[in-house]
Amino acid sequence: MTRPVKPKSKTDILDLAIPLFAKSGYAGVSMRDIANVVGIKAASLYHHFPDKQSLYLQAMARAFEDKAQGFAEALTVTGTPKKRLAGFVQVFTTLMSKDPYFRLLLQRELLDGDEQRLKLLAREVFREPFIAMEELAEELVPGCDTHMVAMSIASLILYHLETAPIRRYLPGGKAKHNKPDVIADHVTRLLLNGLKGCSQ
Amino acid sequence: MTRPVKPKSKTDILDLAIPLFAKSGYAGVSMRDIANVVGIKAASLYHHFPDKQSLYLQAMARAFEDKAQGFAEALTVTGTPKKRLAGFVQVFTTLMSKDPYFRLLLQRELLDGDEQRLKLLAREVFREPFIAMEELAEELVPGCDTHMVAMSIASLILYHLETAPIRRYLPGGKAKHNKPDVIADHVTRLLLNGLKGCSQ
DNA sequence: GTCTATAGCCGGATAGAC
DNA sequence: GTCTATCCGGCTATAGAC
Repeated sequence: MTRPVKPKSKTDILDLAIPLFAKSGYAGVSMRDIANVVGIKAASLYHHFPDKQSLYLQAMARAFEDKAQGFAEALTVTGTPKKRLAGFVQVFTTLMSKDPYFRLLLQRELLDGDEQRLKLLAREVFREPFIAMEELAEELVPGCDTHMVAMSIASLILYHLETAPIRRYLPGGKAKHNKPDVIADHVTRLLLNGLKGCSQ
Repeated sequence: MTRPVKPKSKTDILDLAIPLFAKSGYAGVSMRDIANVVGIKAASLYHHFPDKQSLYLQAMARAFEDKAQGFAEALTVTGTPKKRLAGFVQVFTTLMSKDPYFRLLLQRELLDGDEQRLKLLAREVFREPFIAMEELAEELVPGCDTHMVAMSIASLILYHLETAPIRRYLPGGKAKHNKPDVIADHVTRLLLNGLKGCSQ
């Protein structure tokens, strides 16, 4: 027979805390809230973590780890620079679309993250794919400001996802506009040909 | 002689609360925090507002009112469609850049806003400029998905501002990249000619 | 319109039994 | 590793004096 109560590991707790922090933010989640979803008492959390901030930081680290590897897949596309851009946008959009908790935490960290956390996020998660985008930018447009181009690519993808909750209240907003394929296609056309690439 | 203590009006309180909510969010600001910056005791706030949520909602309403009018200025530019796009991007970028509290509140509402608040934001603040962008899109690219194009214009401007705190930790990120003129110029070129419009 | 005082709850965190 | 019990401070909100 299995034991009636299964002891929780640190990572179990973190995995259950991540959705809470994503939905309500650091100040909006209490230790009791976390304990509730884990199925233990709040005091037991202090066996695993010295305090709430430490739990939060480790939850962030876990939510962001492996992301860099996920992004690396988006860079394996080969072919002409244009094909590679299209492939990258497609894979990156799908990836971000499928992991709403990661996206929400990213949004929250941009608002509330201190220097240390933003540095970690930039260097451990986004550095590699960002450099790949910059290299692609340099190939497509020699001499361009690669940083601005890479950021613009990310902007188009991520803001279309970020604004999903308000889209239906804006003129012309339909449910289909939140689909990763629709977004990726639109973004790719816009990047490659400007607005005139967006004709139907 | 002036009175030693100047009674505070509702709008005085709201104007002082707005920066707090922008910086720390609803859950991150207490009635005592607000009372502190106003220079009164927390209990006195309940003379002006029935509860914290009501204060917050009125602060949002005030932070967002007049914004639609501000945006209307961005639409007064005349000339060819391309000139008008360039003008709109320039004015909109400068406007959003100069009002960081509004931008932060917008970011927070996209994360935490309920249906009612998002509806208000969409209809009272962004509807007009959004429609203007859509009309411009239709002129520039007849038959395009005007909603997606308008959202992409906003994406490029707003995400460059939203990512300002992390930019310096990303490859190639410089302080100049956060300047409204640099962003507006980059975004305009990208929109009009795609990536190849971004050559230096 | 603001104050003091306080109710009542919920927050993070600790001590010590099992 | 989890529990019960508890401390204590901060929170929203109310009552009533000035």
